[in-house]
Amino acid sequence: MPKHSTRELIEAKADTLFYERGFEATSFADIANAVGISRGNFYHHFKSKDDILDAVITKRLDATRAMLDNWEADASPEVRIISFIRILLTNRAKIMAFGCPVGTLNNELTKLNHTTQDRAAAIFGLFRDWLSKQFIALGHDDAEALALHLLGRSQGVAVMASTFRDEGFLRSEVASLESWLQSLPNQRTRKV
Amino acid sequence: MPKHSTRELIEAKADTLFYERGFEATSFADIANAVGISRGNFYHHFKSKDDILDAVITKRLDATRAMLDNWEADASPEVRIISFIRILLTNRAKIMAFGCPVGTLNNELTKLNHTTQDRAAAIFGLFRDWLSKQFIALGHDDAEALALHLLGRSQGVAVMASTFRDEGFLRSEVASLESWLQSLPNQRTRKV
DNA sequence: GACAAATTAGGACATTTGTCCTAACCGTGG
DNA sequence: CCACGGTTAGGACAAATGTCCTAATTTGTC
Repeated sequence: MPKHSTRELIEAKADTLFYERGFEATSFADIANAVGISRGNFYHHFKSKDDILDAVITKRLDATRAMLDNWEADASPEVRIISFIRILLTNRAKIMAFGCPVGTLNNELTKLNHTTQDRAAAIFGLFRDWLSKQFIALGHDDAEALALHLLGRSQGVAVMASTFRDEGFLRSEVASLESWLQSLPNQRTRKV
Repeated sequence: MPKHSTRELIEAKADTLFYERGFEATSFADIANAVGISRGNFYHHFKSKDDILDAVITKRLDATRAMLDNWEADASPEVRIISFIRILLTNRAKIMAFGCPVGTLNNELTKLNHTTQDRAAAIFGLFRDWLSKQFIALGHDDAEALALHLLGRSQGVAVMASTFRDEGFLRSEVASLESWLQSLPNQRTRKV
């Protein structure tokens, strides 16, 4: 089992294509072509297209957990939340081109009534719970509501930024989110 | 040309299906089946699938203009903006099931690099310009920024509400948007 | 170097897709 | 009653889809 096994390559390319074109619009031929293998070879690694989607979602869940764990090293809850807000800036090029990978996938799977919709929603769940934890650490009683609010704001930014390809809007909304965070009442600690 | 011409029926059913299943995931057979006509009959009314999409977007543009014109009858700019905010409540069942029709279509067409993406984005443009007008009437210099902000917030609510099927979140965000509107500084008139 | 297991290529397959064609059907006006 | 333009049904068509099978190749192990 080498580092870049075929299975991992398929997962990586499928991940990218599902993000940039959408799940339905991506065919086996597309993925096989991107990986550089034959279409038939696929079914040795995955039972079906849904099976690949499942693997991609698992991959995204893991990647999200790893990213959140990484942010956990930040000095204070406020800094951690700012790390979250700033992924909008970090990924601005891709977001303006394809929207938020989590939000757009959820949109599509919801419409398709796909069985994996719950697992895709769980990616949002990770963010929600992690943000909740940070808001609790800041002494907020309504931590989960704040987490959902922030998540929603970010999603809105992604949708509008990709629709109008408007980087100025994206940047000003990020600034607005950061000052919203600073202005929250009842904060126990202010270590920034 | 009767009131409910076949062409109009096709447009209506395609509109619904594009919203509830997505554009790519909806086939000619699906639409023909929903309308109750044969697949071959289609090409008498529309040149291609893209042609139907174009007609659906035109239909939505017209419907949006009509809705905005209707709200124009409201007493004050504030009430008009509240009319906008409350479509989240009015359409909450559909939004929780399928997301926002405008936002999700834009997501999909952006990914597909579809030629009609600009026209779909124009639906958002109608809302943006109309909201801008209201904020200008309220005496705001940054009317367009406020309009985009409000649009983005609404989109975020739609994404999160459909992902988690969370009506409580939707309702509390609508309340939050209304109090945000009330709290805006430098308002020239307060007729509510 | 031989052999079993894992991996791969290539193609077969039934369906479904968007598109297009032709023949039949309709209602209306002459 | 006929002719005619608009409308419809039904099916043909190639291409693409997801799935599956088989045979060849590679890989690792003894």
